Amino acid sequence: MNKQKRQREILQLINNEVISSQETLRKKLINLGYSVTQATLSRDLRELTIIKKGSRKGEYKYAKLESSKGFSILRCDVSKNILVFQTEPGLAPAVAYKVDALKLDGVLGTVAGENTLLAVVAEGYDAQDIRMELWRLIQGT
Amino acid sequence: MNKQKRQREILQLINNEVISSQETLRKKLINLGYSVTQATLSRDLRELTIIKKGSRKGEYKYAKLESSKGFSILRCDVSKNILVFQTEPGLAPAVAYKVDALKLDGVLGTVAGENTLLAVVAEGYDAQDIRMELWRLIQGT
DNA sequence: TTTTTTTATGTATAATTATACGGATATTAT
DNA sequence: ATAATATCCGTATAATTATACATAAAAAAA
Repeated sequence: MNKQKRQREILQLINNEVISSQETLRKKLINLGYSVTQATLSRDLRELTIIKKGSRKGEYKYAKLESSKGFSILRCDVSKNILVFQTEPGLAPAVAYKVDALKLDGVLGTVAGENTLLAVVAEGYDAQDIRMELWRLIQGT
Repeated sequence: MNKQKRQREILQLINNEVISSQETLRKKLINLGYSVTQATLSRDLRELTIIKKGSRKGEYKYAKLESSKGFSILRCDVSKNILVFQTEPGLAPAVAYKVDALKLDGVLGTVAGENTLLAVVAEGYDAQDIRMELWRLIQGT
């Protein structure tokens, strides 16, 4: 329908301008040819996890909520007792640090390159389980 | 005054429970002995950059907005033509990567330890200016 | 100390946002 | 195709949130 295009437009708008109410957003969308009500925008913003962010001194603007902790792990695979994380460039050491900090019994240690991280799973532990747990703990809810 | 303690309590609360209105939050705080009005909570939430986050399917909860891109630079100092960044543990290489990616004329290169990053400013550029620019570009708004 | 400025916060209310309800349209199942 | 179900979205309004204004108290300046 129209929804996808409209939501894409919304992301554009909030990225390029300071918008602090749904009515303002509504007007801008109407100028772009999207006929839409505030109620729908309320739903759109929820679905897009766009949040209204306040600054220390009394101003608000809509912003897209960045995915989880910011240093996204791009993927994590398991091979036998080794977990292989792919991260965004330069972030593998940071992720390694976080993993180490968790001191999980099932993780013997980590080695990090630039954007790849290996974690060695101890015998007696299921690598898939550890993978799930790390994913949850590090990527957040 | 009471503000600091109250705000600390607010962070605790929203971290451990699903709270989706300031009135609810207010009641919980009152149970804990903090007499406070909704208006003050509105201000508190703004100051703490706590945002109301919607989930795909019609639920809201308050959550702390993670600092900008996630790998916060803790501080940045200038000594002559060298910028010294302190980052969170393990994040210096990630920040270095970002700095390099910007390909600023004024930055000759970077070296990253674990949580410290040096950037060398080219002659003819003002290190303070570069510092400001990097800060802005990397930390976001 | 006395004055001035800043900070914290309540009250009342304006402004904003979420949603119950209903209708229309699209999608899926039988 | 027909029925059953799900999605989209407007209207009207309830619910929630932000803020103008006022006050007290703390901090800073004189």
